[in-house]
Amino acid sequence: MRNTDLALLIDRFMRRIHFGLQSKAHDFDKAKVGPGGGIVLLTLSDMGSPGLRELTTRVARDKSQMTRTVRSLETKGLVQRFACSDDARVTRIRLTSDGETVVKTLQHAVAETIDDILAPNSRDEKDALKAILERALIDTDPT
Amino acid sequence: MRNTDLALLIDRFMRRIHFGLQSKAHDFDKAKVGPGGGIVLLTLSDMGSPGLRELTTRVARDKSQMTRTVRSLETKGLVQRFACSDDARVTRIRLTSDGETVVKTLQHAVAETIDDILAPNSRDEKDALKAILERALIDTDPT
DNA sequence: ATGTATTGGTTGATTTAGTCCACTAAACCA
DNA sequence: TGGTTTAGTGGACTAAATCAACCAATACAT
Repeated sequence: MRNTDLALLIDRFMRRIHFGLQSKAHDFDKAKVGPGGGIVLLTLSDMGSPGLRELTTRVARDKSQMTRTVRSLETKGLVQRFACSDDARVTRIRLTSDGETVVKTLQHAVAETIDDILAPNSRDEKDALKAILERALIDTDPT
Repeated sequence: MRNTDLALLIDRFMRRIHFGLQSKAHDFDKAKVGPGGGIVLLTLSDMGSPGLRELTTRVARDKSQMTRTVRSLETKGLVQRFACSDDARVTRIRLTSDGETVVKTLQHAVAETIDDILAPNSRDEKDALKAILERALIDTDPT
């Protein structure tokens, strides 16, 4: 047991990422997407052009929240909505080319931040960390 | 590189914990401490009776936020403030006995939730995960 | 095929948490 | 003794999260 500590560690890790990024936000977050928008952009870059529901469950947020976040990214011109040909209910979402460039700067900043945090760890540990989390979260699409 | 993914994984992990706990919140969170209060209680149980500033930097929140969270826990009778004998500026904080019992139920719920999430992982991986995070965060007391 | 249930998405209202700033009081430091 | 940190509090504001109601398109089921 004592897995409780793990929750606190994860929380602290998350906060470290948050602070690290925020401290350099002026340099890279010119579009002012913030943490919420950033997560969505990065996720979009992984997923291609998912429907809003897919995106929602992937980032594990509420769908109403996602509607608003996507709309805000849309008005910033970083993201586009378009109809799904198969199913008229779903609105699919994709990065614009502006969005792509923002994603690149985001990725750079995030990678840098995480490198800082994981500086005390060995290369193997970093790989292991990613592998472990991936295994834990891999089939996270319940419902 | 590609450490970017790690940030998304950590975020998803955090959300999984959050949802897992929330789904059973009715069973264990009778004091209605919520996520914010829970983190503080668990951290207090690790730290003993720190000053508010120590607690604040440990959980990586804003100090004003911490003032409010602690006060809310205090009015619920889960936590006590008391003066520091060495330094009249600091208010130290400790769990009450009611707080201790709440912590026990919290710990149980958290451990259970994390066990669920890490079900696909081996025992070794779970240990490794904790060790890696601990190494990364061990000397996180800048400022 | 037609009514019913389900699903994808939007909107509104409310609550919680995060952030920033100003401010008091005690301590430290010449 | 006076100036400067440091610990904590309070206020105002913003960003997220949460929850419920709702519409439109689809799936389903006889």
